[in-house]
Amino acid sequence: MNLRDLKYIVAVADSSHFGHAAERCYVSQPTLSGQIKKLEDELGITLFERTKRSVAITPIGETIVAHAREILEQAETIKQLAQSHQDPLIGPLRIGAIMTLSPYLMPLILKPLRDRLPQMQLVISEEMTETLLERLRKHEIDAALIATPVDAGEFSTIPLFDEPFWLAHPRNHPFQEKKNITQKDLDNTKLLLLSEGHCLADQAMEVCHMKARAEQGDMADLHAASLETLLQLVGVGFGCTLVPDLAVQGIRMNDKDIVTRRLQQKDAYRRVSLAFRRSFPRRQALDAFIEVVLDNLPDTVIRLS
Amino acid sequence: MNLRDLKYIVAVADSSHFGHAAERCYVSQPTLSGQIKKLEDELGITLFERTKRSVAITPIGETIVAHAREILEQAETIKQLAQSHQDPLIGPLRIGAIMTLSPYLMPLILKPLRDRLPQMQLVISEEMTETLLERLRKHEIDAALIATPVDAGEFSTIPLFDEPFWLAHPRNHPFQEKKNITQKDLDNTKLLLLSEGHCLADQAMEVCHMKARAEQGDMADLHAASLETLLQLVGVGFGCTLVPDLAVQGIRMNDKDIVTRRLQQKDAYRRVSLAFRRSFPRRQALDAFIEVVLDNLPDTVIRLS
DNA sequence: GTCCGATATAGGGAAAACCGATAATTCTAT
DNA sequence: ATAGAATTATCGGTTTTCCCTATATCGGAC
Repeated sequence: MNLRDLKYIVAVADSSHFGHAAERCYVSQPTLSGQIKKLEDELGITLFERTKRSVAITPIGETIVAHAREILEQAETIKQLAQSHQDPLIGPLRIGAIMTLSPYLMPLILKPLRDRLPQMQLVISEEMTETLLERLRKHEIDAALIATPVDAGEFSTIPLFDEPFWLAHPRNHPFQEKKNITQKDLDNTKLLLLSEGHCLADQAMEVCHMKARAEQGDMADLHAASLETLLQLVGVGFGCTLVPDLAVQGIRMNDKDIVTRRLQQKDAYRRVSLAFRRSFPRRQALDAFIEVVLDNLPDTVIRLS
Repeated sequence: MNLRDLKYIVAVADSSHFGHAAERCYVSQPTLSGQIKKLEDELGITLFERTKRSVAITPIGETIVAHAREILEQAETIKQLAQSHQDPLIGPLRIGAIMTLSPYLMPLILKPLRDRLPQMQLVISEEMTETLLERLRKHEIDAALIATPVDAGEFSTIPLFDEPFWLAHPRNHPFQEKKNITQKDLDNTKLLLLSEGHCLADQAMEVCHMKARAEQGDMADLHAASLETLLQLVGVGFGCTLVPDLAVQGIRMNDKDIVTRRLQQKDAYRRVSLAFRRSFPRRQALDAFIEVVLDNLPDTVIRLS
């Protein structure tokens, strides 16, 4: 038996296909077939039931593959331990961020990060909160920048900053005449929202004391898939919306048709936090990342640590 | 990294001596030294601090060796699992049987099976032929006891025995007066049948040269869902039906209102076979099962192997 | 029947792991 | 001080394992 063999059987168990499994392991199909056959002979049992057409795992194979997965995870842990012992900052740090934050935050920190922590290799992905947490769970990313509170009890979360909301409305909107936008104004306004699953929609509804989405009637089909789309809609006069601070920094100067106004309410903000697996071994890398983020935020947000 | 390497570092950690560790691993000392050095290079860290006089494990080495021990333990578990599974008779054998056979066959074989093959764990399910074949295809069962011929070309089938049909009629039925029931009598009789999908219905129709079910008209709503129900109907005088031999063994003595009579025709039987995936790896378990079945059938059926 | 998709087999070549011999270092005994 | 013992590292050659390409084989679809 051999760690490589275990990798092979896990790959086959995952894909139910020798060819694809071989590809995933970067070896030829005969090699993988041979090694698995050898392992089966060595163990004296059949792990996979193959026909020329399909592959199915046997009950005992299922059990053994489960153990193999654990072994491989442990082996991975050893490598990570070793790596983080050399220099915890080295090696790719895979950060996911919600889509209403990532495009506006990343430009602020990427360059400082490269200057301050050249040895750190950042891998960025953009997803919705639920997807991020799922990928965190599957070890596909190491940390996630999300808006809290969310139900992420299985993870550690560090609050980073509070990001105020701004109101964005078309230049010809009735709000144009108002000097101050009050809570009451907001409560009586229907906002353009992002589509289902985007936490920004929930946050906006909360700030505006809006009823649940289902009751919104004819606005429903205007749910946009991205903040950029949403702002396009505002720009052409479809309505107004709430925009988080970092995103505002980008548009305020660029778009003549959109007016952005700071909200007065105390609670009109969202809290951005970093979530990660409690067992994640490279805390130092995260801490260094956090420090760079905090050092490069504009003063319009409220730093929390 | 490699399971062997992990064995090596655990051995060194245990003995603090490369020579002794090598001995314990049945390799030469240079080999072990070399492999450990290679692993250290690969991980980029020092696991052992060696002087020419002594060996001491580093803190990170201690941590990693702890993980290595766990990995080796898991690997050992895999081997043990495989070992204890070597006996192909061990482990659940999932057999499906048609509903007109299972309740009458299983009581005959379960006790002998437990006596002769105590290590085998039988999981029984009852379904109609089509469902059984489907489950076989999906690896949900390992073998199916069905009446052949059926279109089961993708599976192997072993004929087990021919099970004669008996005629069951109410005590007050015209047949009561007849000494012999001829083919002609049968051809002119409308039988009570099982509902759609039960192979027994098809077999009975074949024996009696009956027309296709759709043409039977008013009998249609008397299609029963189980053989027991069917016999209840016979018992209260609704008509007569064909009953396979093993089922007859149960009712003949018990029910005063039902008369069962052996049919004279040569071809009045159904062939019971065992079907299984060609690739099923535990043929020995199946063979042992078949042997017990054949050894415990009554002499009223005709064994085929 | 022929083609297509999938796994198994065969043969040869490259990489690794292994061994024995020996060097190098350090401690100990004289 | 020096020889000897103990221990790990290094070197060259051999064996084993692993891998790849090409091909066979099998089952299903058309």
